[in-house]
Amino acid sequence: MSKPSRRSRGTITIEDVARAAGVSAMTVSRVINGGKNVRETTRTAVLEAVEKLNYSPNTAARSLAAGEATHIGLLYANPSAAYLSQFLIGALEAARRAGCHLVIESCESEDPDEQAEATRRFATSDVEGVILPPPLSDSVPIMAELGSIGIPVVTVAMGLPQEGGLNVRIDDREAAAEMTRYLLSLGHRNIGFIKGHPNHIASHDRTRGFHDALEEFGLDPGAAPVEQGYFTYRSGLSASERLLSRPNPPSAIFASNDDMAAAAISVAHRRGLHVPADLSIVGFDDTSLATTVWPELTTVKQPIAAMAEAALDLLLGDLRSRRSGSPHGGNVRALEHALIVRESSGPPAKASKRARVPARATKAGA
Amino acid sequence: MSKPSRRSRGTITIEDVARAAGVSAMTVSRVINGGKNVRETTRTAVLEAVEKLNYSPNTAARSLAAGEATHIGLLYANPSAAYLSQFLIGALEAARRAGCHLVIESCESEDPDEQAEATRRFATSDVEGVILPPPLSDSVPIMAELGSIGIPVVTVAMGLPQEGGLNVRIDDREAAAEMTRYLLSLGHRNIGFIKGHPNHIASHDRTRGFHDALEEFGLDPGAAPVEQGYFTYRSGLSASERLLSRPNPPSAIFASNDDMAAAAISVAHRRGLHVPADLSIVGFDDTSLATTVWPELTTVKQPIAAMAEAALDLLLGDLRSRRSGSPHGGNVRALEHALIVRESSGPPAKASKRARVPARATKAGA
DNA sequence: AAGCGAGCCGTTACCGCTAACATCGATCAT
DNA sequence: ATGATCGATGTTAGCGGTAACGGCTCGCTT
Repeated sequence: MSKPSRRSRGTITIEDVARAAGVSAMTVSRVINGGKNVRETTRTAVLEAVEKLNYSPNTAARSLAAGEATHIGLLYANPSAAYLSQFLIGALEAARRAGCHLVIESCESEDPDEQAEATRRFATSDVEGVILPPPLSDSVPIMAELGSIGIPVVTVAMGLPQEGGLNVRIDDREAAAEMTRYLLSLGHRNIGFIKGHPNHIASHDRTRGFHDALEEFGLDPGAAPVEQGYFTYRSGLSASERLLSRPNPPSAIFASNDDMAAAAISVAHRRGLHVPADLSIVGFDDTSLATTVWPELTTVKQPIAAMAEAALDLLLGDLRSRRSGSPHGGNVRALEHALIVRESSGPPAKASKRARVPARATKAGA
Repeated sequence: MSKPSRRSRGTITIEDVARAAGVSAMTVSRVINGGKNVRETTRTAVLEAVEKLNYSPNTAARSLAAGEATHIGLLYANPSAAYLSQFLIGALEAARRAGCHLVIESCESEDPDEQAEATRRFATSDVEGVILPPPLSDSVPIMAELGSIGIPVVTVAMGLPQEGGLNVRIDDREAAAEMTRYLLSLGHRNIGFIKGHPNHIASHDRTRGFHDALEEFGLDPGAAPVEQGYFTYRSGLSASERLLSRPNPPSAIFASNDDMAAAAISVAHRRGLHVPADLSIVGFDDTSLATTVWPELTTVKQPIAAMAEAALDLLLGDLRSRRSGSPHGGNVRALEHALIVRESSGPPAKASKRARVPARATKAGA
């Protein structure tokens, strides 16, 4: 009488929920999704049934029926491994929730042609949107190629989002300023700064944030010891080497990312300097490298996984609105960063007595 | 007349292929999957049509219809980030091909109760199988919990696979022996070894491989300088500190993983030793840390992504055979490793003239 | 009081694919 | 020879959802 159901998986379906709530499957579907045009009492009844049965919709069935995006591309290029794994975890979680698959491609080359080539690989597989984490989010050739193929993109932690483009980011400038203020409040007045790769706009934002804080404390940004780095460990090695070889070496080093900060620690140790007693070193990103090295790094934490989730959600939302022909709304999302104080930073050697005193105007502390 | 098809996605379906090949959809399905009972000529015809139309099956529809596993758990615990990202990339690729979703959970704690708790989280979500990369693949409580819930598991790089268990691995012992032979052939006779975490069987395998090679060269493994490490950077720091403080310090250090090898490089630099001129240092795993540090590490490369893919395939195959009630066949797969020679290793200082001479019997080289 | 649009909910028809069963000709044991 | 068997294929019926549309019930206009 009921249904002998050819092959009955033990799973509970929307039908079960509908029965339990005394409504039709369609109503359950409505409640679970948009939820328009459903009476409040009905909604709660359905929700209760969902709760009681511990129902979770079958994503395969859902995307099949709705014809939703099923494949989202993710093109990466050698960010730090720690960044990538965090990012993947976040993206994966969001993808699972949405019931879509991630198609991963890597593109290590800086050559525009190869980047375009890697991009085109997405076109042949049936990817419907692409996520671009740094550093590729700043790649002009890739964006151009994607644009000409007509695949929507969401960039992450990118410098200058183009008009109408989807973007997820943190406020690099403010974060760098906060870190600098922290160092200043510890008593440091001669802070060395290692810049990031000049091709990434985030590098400039961080540098500007550094300058901002210096100015707030009445210091001259132009006089601060600054060296160029390229986000790599090796570039951090030589940059800190140069910083510490200066006639008046800084009492703290602020590296634009953790890799370079870790390199700075290595150089300090090689020179017999104790961290943080003789030299404070701070980074940016809070990758796992930050807690791998000793002493552990004071750094700025980006909510990497959350950014990946936000990126995917943004992209999926855009795809949906395109499908239904409605105008795409807000498309830039900025998430919160956080200052993580660990062991690699402390008051400067000579100033250890008066630590913690903000001392707001010690001009020319150098 | 034909079919105005309510909502026609532009995608090509199995039906299109069937039409093009002049067969039914079912036959196409058979060709694409198992492919049993299909005439050779038919098969090629279908394959050609697939090729011509550039058809790729809709995974959502597939897993919906076949009632296949859709959610596979992946429980990880703080391996190096580089390992994790590689592993995720491999697992993701395999998951996409299979049309299933990865459910990621982390479990940083070593506490058995918390591990069991993390495991149980899979039970509530509808995960049908779990992948356990190291170091959790050696966790007894997790395996026990999974066993009692009745979820199939595949362990990766685990020490002692239990009978009937699914396992993917490399030959740690042979790999360690190869690395040691390489060092010996370079002329090193006093090689320091940093062991891995004693809870991981792989640690013992690597140690044994080290011993194997020593014996092959007529050296006494018992006399070799060996220190205990725990796979962490910090443990590598103190282990190499101890190694180099010995009255007769080794001319080469073989660390059981890259993190500890990187730590050894740091210690060497701190002591003013040049790598590899004064001291050769080699690692194991070829994580991205290996190429991050300077000089870049000579190490053993595990095909991490491939191992993840193999693990997922193995698990899916097992799940499928369980469903059809057939006996599960072979269940351990060993993949190939490779010795990667980079800049951190070279002939010993005093022996630089006679480098490259295998010198097979220099007993008591210490 | 009849008209009427809006809100709420159910029905129908699929999405793309595959398990199970049906079909049909060819090979096979007796 | 001849039904039994087997291999190669087609047919049917869903898997679990959702889009589209249709119907019913109100409340409010005129």
